Amino acid sequence: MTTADPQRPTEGAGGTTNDQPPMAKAYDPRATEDRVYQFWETRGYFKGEIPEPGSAKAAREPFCIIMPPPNVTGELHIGHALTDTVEDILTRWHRMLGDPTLWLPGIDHAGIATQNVVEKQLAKEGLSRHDLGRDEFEKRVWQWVHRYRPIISNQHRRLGASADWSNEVFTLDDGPQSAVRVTFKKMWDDGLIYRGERLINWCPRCQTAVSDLEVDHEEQQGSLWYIRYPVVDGKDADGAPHLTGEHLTVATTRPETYVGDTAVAVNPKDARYTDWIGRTVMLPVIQREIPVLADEAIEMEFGTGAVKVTPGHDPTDFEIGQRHNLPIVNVMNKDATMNAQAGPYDGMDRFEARAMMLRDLEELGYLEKTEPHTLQVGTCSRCGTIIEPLMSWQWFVKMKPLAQPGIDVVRDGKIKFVPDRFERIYLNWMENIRDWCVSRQLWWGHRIPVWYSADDDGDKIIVTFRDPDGEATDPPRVATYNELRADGVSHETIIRHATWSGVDATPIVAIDTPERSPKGGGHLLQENDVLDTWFSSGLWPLSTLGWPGQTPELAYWYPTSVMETGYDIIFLWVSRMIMLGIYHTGDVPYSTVYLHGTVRNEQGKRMSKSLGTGVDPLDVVEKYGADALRYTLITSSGAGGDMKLSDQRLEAGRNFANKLWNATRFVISMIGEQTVELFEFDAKGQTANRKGATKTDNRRQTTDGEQTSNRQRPTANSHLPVEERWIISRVEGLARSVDEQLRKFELGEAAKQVYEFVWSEFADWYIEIAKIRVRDEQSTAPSPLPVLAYVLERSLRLLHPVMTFVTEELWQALVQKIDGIDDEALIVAGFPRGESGFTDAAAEREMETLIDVVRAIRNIRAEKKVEPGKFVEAYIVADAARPGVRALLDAGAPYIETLARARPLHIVDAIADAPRDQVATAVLDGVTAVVPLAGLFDVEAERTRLNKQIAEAEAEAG
RNA sequence: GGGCGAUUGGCUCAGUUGGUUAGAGCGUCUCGCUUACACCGAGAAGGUCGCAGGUUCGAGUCCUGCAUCGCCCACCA
Repeated sequence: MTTADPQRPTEGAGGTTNDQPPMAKAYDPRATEDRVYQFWETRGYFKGEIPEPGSAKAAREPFCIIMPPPNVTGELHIGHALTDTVEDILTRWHRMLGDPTLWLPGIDHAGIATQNVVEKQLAKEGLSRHDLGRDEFEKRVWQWVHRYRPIISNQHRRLGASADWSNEVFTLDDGPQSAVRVTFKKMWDDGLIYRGERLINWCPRCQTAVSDLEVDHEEQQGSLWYIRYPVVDGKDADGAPHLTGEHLTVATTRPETYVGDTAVAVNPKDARYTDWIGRTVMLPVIQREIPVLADEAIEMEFGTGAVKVTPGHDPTDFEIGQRHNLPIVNVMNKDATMNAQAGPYDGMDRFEARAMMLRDLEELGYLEKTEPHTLQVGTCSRCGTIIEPLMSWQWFVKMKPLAQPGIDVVRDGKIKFVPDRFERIYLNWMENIRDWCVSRQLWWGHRIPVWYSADDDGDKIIVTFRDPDGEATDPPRVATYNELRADGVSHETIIRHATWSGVDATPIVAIDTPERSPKGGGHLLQENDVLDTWFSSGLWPLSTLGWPGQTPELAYWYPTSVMETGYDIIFLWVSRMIMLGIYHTGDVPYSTVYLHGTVRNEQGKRMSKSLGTGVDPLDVVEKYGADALRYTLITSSGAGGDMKLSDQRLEAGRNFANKLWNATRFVISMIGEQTVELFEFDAKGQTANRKGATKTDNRRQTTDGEQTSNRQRPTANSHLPVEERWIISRVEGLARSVDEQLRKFELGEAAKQVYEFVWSEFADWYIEIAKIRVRDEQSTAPSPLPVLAYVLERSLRLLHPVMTFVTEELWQALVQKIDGIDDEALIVAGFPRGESGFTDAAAEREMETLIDVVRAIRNIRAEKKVEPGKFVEAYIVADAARPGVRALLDAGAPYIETLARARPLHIVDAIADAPRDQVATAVLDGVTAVVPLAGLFDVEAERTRLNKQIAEAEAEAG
């Protein structure tokens, strides 16, 4: 690179050619990141392109990650930064390996969550969604979407995400819409979707059904109430129930539902109650008679052993009811107020009713006792409201047939989880899977592709109508479709201002909106409900690639490589993608599931906006730089592990970026105004300067994979200084290790290894020695600059997937000083896999010895409080038992002299050649360092110091 | 009620298949503004790897039990 490319990111920021300003003394991410990102993006490096058939690239295995689409509800949080970091590392790594690479981003419409935030916004204006009507409300939500989509994309960019923005997908785009409809239709035709009245989880606040997975279980301190049910035996003369005076006591945590009881159950094995089975008891106050029956599900130990059975409001009771053919009495409205079935409690809120009932029962002597009791309360994961099990007509997906193939592929290893312990968790859930309630009574989402024929079955369509013009009818008018039409309400008005239920109507399931009913009626009403957001999410790996179209993208990228997401959505999302992926294609959606943990704050609290413990990733980027954040996130925990994010760790990341910056700055300044030629070993072990190494040359080591490791490069480069043989051996070893770690998804470990190498080996030792050589004007040894540049350049490549901005910036500057590297940018430069031919175990051991000698002398100096600037005389004894060590010491003498400030330095062959009195000695591997102490320090002063230390120690011991 | 994870120097964590003196960052102590970096350099202190057993020539690393914390799943009303 002799000509600075004007588009390169170094322009204006500390480039290195004569006409460019010098690099800043400290790395400033803010002066770099946006510019580097723009450089990448405008050059199109993120674009996931299908290679030309027959090209070299086409022979390589494609790598594809579909990004988990963040909710459009708001801005990204720190968990997204972790997602981006992991996925970007994998993507960049594969891109550098030369693989065809696609990281496909998207955004999720997040039905219930987004509807909630927009409703909150409306509430501030004093409006509800019903004031707007469905169409207007949807428009408002779209406004929200248009506002947040660019914000979210921009946040990803600030984090350095190299995703293919040109293909970003939204879950309500036409493609995913079509995917959803095709799936629904196919499932319907296959008998996998049904509509039915079941006991579902109802959120009285969100006014919708939610699935089992969207219910959180909170432990609460509550009470266990013991209620007496009087026994009835026949009728009195006046026809009134005859009370025997006995009673049966049941224990309950939900007394307000007793008005919906249709039985009392006991365990058939419970001797206490054998005689009670078949008798009749009466509900207090409302005076309904119900039977006592036996059911295995009853725990004898709990409460009194007798349980009130409320099939309409409790899942267990529902099942008992099914077994015994009990009637279902629904006592609540959708807003969790009591209905007419609750008699005198009609219209009261469920908890208000509870208080009233308990008071009444107590007054009438039916409340036997109250015990404190901790219980699990189901709450809505979106709003925290206590969930109510309610009977309701909903759409369900039959899961068992879908689950089995999803179980098999994991058992057979076609999909692997990282870490693998999550496979068991996944399998356990899949094996016990239950049907999925997919309908939501929301306005925002994929509307269920079902229509009812209003004309043909008009008398069966029940419409709940809010008069748009006159007074808001409250309660809304309930009528059949035809009744409304007869009253002059137009079809359009009904569509806009009513909700309806096609309970008894035949659903017309279709992919495209049907024109008319098959029976010939003209007016169709589409199902009100929308689908659970996770229904469309489950199709994500397909729909993002163009399915149901048979697109080239789908053919090429599917199945994708890695699904990377949080372990908290294995069931909600991962499992459904697997099931639906196999259902549609017969093939898995991805071969690896990489799961990351939860990011917590320094107190270990989950980062959450609602808790006020959220951290805006952009604030962190602003303060420490994106690279620091990425480094910290990836090194703070392994796969599946939770982590605490702290300022201290972020500082460590920032400092590392700065270290890299300064090391590179120094190397560049040492090279000065010239350039160095690309260092390479040639076949004879000479340092060769090969001009014009082509791009293919440069990538050779990565494109033919392991093959290169077998090229037996010469290692006994005895003419090369030991530190060069050492550092080259180390950097190639590092590359092999990093490659291995990345393959095992040990991303943090890979990053830490580069950190260790760059800081503790390259900067601390190789640069320091190189300085000595460069400054030694008498030296006849070859210049260390080619090796210096080579090792640094390799290190930048190895680190680029993690610390993406600073490495690109530095690489661009460094490469201008090196002839023979033609890669146009680090992001697309080859990723080193390690040249095993450069391994030089002897050099590694020798260098270690030199380092140990320096450390030993430094240690002695520090121990003896030798003034920092002062040189000490030292003897280094080469042990005859270690061959070659004398030569090593002779060669290394100048470094020892400078680095340990040891001069005059005597290299001797026998301990006898060194003084024995008043010396400090360090015995090392085949080497002994001897430092004469005479005159090094003031004996009296030292004595005083030591005495003082003793006194302090004694005082402390006392 | 099941299951999983964690328990390593003051703090936060690494330690992947059991093998030489258990590592890092931050903090602490002693020095040092030496021409890459004080977002730095040199040196040092600090851990019987939760507890109790067991397997092994050898265990932080495997097995058993226990304890504490966290998470997930589960129809004890």
